[in-house]
Amino acid sequence: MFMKIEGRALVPNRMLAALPRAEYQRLMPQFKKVRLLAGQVLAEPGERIKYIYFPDDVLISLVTVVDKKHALEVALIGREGFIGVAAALGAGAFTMRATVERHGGALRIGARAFRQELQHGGALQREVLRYTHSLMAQIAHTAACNRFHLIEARLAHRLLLTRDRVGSNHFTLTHELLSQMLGVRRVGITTAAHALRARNLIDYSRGNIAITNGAGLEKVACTCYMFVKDIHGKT
Amino acid sequence: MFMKIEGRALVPNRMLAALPRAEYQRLMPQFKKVRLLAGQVLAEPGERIKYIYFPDDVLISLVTVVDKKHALEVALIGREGFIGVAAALGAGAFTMRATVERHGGALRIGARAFRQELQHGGALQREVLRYTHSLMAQIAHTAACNRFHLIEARLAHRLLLTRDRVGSNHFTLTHELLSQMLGVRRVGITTAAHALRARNLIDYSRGNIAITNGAGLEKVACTCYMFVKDIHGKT
DNA sequence: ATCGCTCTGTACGTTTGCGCACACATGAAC
DNA sequence: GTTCATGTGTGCGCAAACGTACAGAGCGAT
Repeated sequence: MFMKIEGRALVPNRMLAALPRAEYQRLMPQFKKVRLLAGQVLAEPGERIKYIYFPDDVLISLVTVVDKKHALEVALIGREGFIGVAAALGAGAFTMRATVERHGGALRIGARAFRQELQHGGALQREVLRYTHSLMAQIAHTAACNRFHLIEARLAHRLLLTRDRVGSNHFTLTHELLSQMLGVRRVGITTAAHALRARNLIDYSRGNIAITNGAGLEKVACTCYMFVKDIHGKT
Repeated sequence: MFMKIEGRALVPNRMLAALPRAEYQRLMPQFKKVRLLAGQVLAEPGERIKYIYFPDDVLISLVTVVDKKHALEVALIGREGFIGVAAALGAGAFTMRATVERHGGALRIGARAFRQELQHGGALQREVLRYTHSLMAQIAHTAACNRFHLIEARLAHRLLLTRDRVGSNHFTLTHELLSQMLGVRRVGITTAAHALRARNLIDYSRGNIAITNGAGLEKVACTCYMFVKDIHGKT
């Protein structure tokens, strides 16, 4: 019934890929390729920013921490973005938690080097600010989505987002993790997932999820999906 | 039982006030002082950015629009900030709605002049990016707050925020408006407000609100209030 | 083959908030 | 003072989600 797929295309971070050749060449020596593991915490609120990460195929979850009991995912970051917006805006510390949702590679640069590079005001700066903007839009929209839409729709939305970022209909995510992302009970996810499976839109087992009917799932998802999906295009 | 207070201190926008004298002098000719009226819409999602506004004593509500039925306030902007973050990040259009919550004065600058000024990379740019960062943090935190906390706590939070920005315990806000901000029913606000009044924390009548026990209200409010309150300090 | 951990399913009462509908109160306008 | 718009109060029934608890299912490890 289920099949694990771990194959991985070697697609680089899009922001870096968009840089002019010269700037890219000059920049590369500053970067170090790192491999990040699922569950790893890249940042905690209040923590000093040491590194900026540009995901290749790793998937990062950005989470607002309210207190011990409450935390809520506000954005999902893949190769279209980067971790460390705060540094680009002149802040010294993170305000959110960043955890690895799916293991993979990323390019990492030291905070100081990053800031210096931005001073030059080149293409990197432009890309970084541009992304910052769409990240803000994403966060704001997700906020409203979490406020208004039912768990089932939000779950569909979230699964589709992951699919798009991962580039595959198969990925791993437990109900527990999803519940933390959507800010609901684990049982709430189980129930919603159950309903989606009953309609043959998805299939899952012990953390392995498969989208079996993407088009159908899109119909169930709230319109927020469409909005967030290509938010980086319409900025 | 109730008293309208319309007196208004002439306090300038803090971001502009923080600029070095020389930069401030050079910049001022570009600005035009405008008076904004309650309910006025400064920006709609998708609309081209023509002007950037730096509030003096006007209060702006930043709202994410999901669809015809659903909209949610994600931030409240007073003289510590400005409207038009998108422009500073290189975007040409707004992504959110900005409405005037309380009438007052602001300094306005054309989008082109604003962008050119930012190119210089002076103190204004630093201030602008810095504020962008705290705005993001505010939006993210508000998102979580809206997800987890009860209406009553959020209402208390929201009233205190307005008080701080207005600099007075008296201001005008109808239940209807508050309901749109918190993304709940009007009746939900009425009920919560009722409860707060029963405890002698606030008083109100037909749009006029008075905080009669600020300390008490703070206890009722979620901790988010403390966080958002001076978010601009700890950035 | 069994144990044990993690993940998923089910259940139950409770709370919060929703949608709707309508009554009442206030203050400004005439 | 009467009228009228706007703001506030109340009262339903209902749906969604919560907190909690526990039972079964899958899979790896010994």
